[in-house]
Amino acid sequence: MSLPHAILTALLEKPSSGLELTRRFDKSIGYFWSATHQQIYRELGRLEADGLIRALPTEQPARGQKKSYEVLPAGRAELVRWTAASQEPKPLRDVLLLRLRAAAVVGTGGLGPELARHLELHERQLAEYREIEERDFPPGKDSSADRLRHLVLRAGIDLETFWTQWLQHALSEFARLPPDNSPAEHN
Amino acid sequence: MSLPHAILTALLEKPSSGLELTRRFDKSIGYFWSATHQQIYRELGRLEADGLIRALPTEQPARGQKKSYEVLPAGRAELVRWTAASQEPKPLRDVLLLRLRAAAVVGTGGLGPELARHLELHERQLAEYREIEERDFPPGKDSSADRLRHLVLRAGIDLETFWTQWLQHALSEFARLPPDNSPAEHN
DNA sequence: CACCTCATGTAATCGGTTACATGATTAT
DNA sequence: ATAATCATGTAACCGATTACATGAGGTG
Repeated sequence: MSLPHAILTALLEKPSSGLELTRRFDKSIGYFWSATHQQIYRELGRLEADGLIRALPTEQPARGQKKSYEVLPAGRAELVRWTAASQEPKPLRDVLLLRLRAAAVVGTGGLGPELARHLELHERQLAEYREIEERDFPPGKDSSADRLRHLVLRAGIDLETFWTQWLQHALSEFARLPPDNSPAEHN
Repeated sequence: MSLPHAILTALLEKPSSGLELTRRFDKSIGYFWSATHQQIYRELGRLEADGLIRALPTEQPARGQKKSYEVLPAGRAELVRWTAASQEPKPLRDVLLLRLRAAAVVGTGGLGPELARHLELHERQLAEYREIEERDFPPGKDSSADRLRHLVLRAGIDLETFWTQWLQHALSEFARLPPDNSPAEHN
């Protein structure tokens, strides 16, 4: 139950239509909570039905017409409640680690190039985050809201840094492994 | 489509019944790919129907009786194929970061204690991983399979290290913030 | 016998993904 | 007029989660 709260946050930052929200979920909030336009429209309908948001009266009711939403007091209250509530962290779930574990049993097949490819993707993402940091958080700018947003970006940067370093380590280990097709004995 | 492959990997390491698999998914593989017993039984049924695994003939067909499975050649082949295939990394999805972003808009409410609680959880997980590393990967032991498994554990350790450090940083930032209920202006 | 645990399942629900549909606006 | 794009949706499916069901074996 996080998507509605992601949308409430986005709408509080700036009232938007469904497509505008979709665009914003391709960056910014989307960096740690992605959503497609189908999800967003469905959720906007629910939030409106629940009285947490309302369509801005812009006298264009028809299909194919832009429709913007704003957050109602009940929506803000729900977001405040949710933000402070106690929630368990979800256990890690990562396909690449699973594949490495499989490789320990059936051999490393063509996994090396995959690791290299992922390394490149993470390096690119890291570079993008660093650009955003330079652009949006120059030293000195520090309202409370800015500090919190910077903290979130910092997590993204540190996470991508972890992945690039770990993948480099993994690749160097791969280089030391026997040519392969050696599933290797397991205990 | 990763759970079936997680199960194939686990069954190759050691043929097991549904409940035994469930137990093993509470640790080991479960550290980066968790699954409940309902998921596991359903998936075992599918894998058997697809001819990737088979029940070990142990002359106990009835309900309430243990039923063990082993991987068939077709199952191993599928796992090899999947391990080497090209797969896009899933974008990050983290509720805590989302909540921090929300806090930048509606104020930090009771989020501080939540951060402290999460810090403790991650510290505990990190300690557990370190114990496993000491126990299962003493210096010197290094077959190919062991090296790969160690690599996976290393990722877990480094990830938990990242979280503990980031959370500490976040808490120190929180301490410098105004007492709160200051949603703070947003651009 | 009553009760608990072991072991294997079924059913309902929900969030996310993919594919498709449709009206309105703009460009050629 | 046609096509492309903008904008808002509907429908089907799928994996994960939660709650419940049922049989077998053992303990008091």
